[in-house]
Amino acid sequence: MKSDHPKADHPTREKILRATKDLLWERGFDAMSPRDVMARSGAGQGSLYHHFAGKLDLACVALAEMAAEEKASIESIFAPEKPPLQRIEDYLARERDALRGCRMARLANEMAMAEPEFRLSIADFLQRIEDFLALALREARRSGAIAADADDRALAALFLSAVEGGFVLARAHWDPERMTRALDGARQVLNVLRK
Amino acid sequence: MKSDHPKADHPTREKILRATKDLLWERGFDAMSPRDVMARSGAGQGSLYHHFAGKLDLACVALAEMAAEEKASIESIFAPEKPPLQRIEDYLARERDALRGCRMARLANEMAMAEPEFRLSIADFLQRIEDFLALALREARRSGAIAADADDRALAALFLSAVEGGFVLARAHWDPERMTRALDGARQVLNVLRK
DNA sequence: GTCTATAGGGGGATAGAC
DNA sequence: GTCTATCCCCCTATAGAC
Repeated sequence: MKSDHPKADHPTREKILRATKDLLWERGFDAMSPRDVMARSGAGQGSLYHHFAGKLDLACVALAEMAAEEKASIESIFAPEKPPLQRIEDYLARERDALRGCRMARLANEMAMAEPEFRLSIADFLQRIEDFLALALREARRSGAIAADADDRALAALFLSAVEGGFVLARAHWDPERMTRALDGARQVLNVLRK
Repeated sequence: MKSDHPKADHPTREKILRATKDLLWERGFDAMSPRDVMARSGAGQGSLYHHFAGKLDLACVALAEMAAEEKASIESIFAPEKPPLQRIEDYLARERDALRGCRMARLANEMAMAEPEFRLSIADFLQRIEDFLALALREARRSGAIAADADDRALAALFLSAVEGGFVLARAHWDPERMTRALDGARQVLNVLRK
């Protein structure tokens, strides 16, 4: 694909990517058309297909950039100098737009999910969080903050699911409070584990 | 809408609905076209638009039928004669096609979600499950099977989120095992609560 | 009730001039 | 590199005959 080639920072290319990231967040992959991208970026069709092989390629590159942007935020939440359980609480308390869904995982329902190229950035993003959660649980367990027989990986998956599932519930009921409730459940589990 | 009117069991209408339910499950709302419905049902365009006001109306009616079909299965899982925690375990252990997503909540990411008519069947379906979970937790709490200070509603939302979030993780990683892991976390919580 | 024909728009992508 | 013109297909819906 063209996007794999040496890519000098062409301003037009950047504008196209900026518009794509915005549209991906606002509408998702299926509902975003190359025409929309052209309109928002001000770039012409020629530029778009010169810099990218097609819609899927464009989305993959944009998605990878979105993931990179999220990375810093996640790493700050899970800063290793913080007490392990504090990291988890901070992750649960992270500000979210419950009705819009997760910036990355929101796209997990698109048809393009069958394409490995499309899936990768999303999977990596979720994996990173799950790893941070599992690490925090392990540290908490080893320091005696929670029960010694806790299953780090299963609980990490549960906490991540609580967040991602919370988005689903909030959207289905069209009520951000549903996300809050799911997170309250996760916090309660954290408290029970502490005892 | 036409579909609100007295609807004798017209065989053609039934065929159209059958095809719509199948396509809604296989492809989702956006990716399903009236043409697809016609092709699969064998009905012509005239029939489709005679019985339904349009694509959205058709999907709403089909969705309501899907919800009704799921209802029996859910009620059997949460049969009141079973021990409360057993009901929850049975719900977690329910057979699922992790890579395809939840029959109902899968559609929560569609654009049509903004339409209250479309949203209702999905929200009701999830609410029913959450209520059953909360009731089971309350009974378990009152009978002393779990801690007396457990928050039924928050934990019910958590368990439901574990399932719905598990679907998201499984799809993002394109690996059914991810769902299993999230459910293992939920089961572990159940065990911790039991202590 | 059901059919076929047709409309009007947007989808993703390519061609070729500049 | 970027532009405009153009292609062909599918979308949802309506019209009007039978």
